[in-house]
Amino acid sequence: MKTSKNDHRTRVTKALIRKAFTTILRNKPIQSISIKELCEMAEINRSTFYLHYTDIYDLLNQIEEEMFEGLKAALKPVVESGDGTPNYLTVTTEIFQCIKDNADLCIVTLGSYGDKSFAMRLIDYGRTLCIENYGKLYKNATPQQIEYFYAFVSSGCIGLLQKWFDDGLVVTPAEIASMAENLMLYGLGFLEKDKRQ
Amino acid sequence: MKTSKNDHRTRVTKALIRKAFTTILRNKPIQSISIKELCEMAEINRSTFYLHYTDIYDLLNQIEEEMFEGLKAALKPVVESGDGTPNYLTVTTEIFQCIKDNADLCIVTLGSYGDKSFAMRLIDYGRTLCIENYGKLYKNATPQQIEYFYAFVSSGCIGLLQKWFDDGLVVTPAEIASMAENLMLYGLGFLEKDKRQ
DNA sequence: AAAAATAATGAACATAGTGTTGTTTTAGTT
DNA sequence: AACTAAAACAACACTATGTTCATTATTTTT
Repeated sequence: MKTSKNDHRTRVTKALIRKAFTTILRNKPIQSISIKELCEMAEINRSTFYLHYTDIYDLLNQIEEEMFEGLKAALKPVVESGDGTPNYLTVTTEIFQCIKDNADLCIVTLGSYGDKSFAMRLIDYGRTLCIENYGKLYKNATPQQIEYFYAFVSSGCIGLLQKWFDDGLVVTPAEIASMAENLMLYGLGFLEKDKRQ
Repeated sequence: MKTSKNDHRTRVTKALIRKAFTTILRNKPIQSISIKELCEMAEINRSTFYLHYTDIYDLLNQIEEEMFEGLKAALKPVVESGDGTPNYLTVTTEIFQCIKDNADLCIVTLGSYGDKSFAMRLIDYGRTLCIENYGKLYKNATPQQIEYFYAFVSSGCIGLLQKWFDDGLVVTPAEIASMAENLMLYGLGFLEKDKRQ
């Protein structure tokens, strides 16, 4: 049973649109991309664009959705790993590896011209899972403290990600994951403070 | 000596535009705001808009610029406080106080419908100052570690800010500053980990 | 292989927004 | 009061948008 989405023509068209879109996004912000120029670059008819997307932002959302589904799938085995204490470093490494695998899209969604919504969705997805676990580990912390902590570290990780992309992904996912782990758990402290000052 | 910018009519017009802009921004994302509807809400002629701004994003940039200048002015005495070790908590508290003073604009620039550029500019402004100081304090850390650390904590603070706004600014600037301080220096560690797990 | 279904094209259309120009009116400055 | 500059107003060509419909091309079904 093949759905209409699996039609070869549709897949080709969508791929052409995606390709043109990410290409244009490297040179100009999304707000100044018109459907017309996108279709001209993709060499498809403008009517065809409207068969699949309502506007440029709908296109962006659909591309983000695809990547998000991939991330969720990659994380599924980790999330369902049982009630034992999760190995945070393993989890984090897998996340960063998955993001590296989707670098082409992440550069668009997390880069300078990207928008915040995708990063926010990543953060929201992790919220429930993380807050639950932090609540178990830090029994003396108030719910408010945990909420603010999560706001801090989730955004911090996004910032780390952006830095990683800016540096061209030269650091390995495991190293980034380790850095994120240390920063979350110990903050500046892990930098082995020089006591002489 | 009054410049044209100080003309009473100009100030009124710009205030009307700003007011209409922030009002509309509460209900819809910036990308779907047209100059026409903005001018109708501000009850000014569309030509008048073009006398002051080239487009909607130029308007946003100018509003951000105004607030950024205010922040820089507020931070100036702190930055120039001499070569002694800065009192980070004081610095941070002043920053958060200043942001609270500009809450109307920050809600727009840092909120859900805001864009990343203003937050990025805030981060960039702090980078030189902070990295310099961190380099002195953590002599064993590599420059790369410090860069990644800064990427983490600067974005983390932005996330904390957004959470603060989402909660309606009920926490005092001093409390937020203290939380930021602790998270930066000690990470999760400051939450007094329960060792029994 | 023929028939049915569906995707893409191309052209046309009304509509809306953009950016600019020139003139008139209004308000502020000297 | 005279001068200056801002804002309003109206008109303009231009571009993009979103929709439609008939036609062509491709895929899937029978």
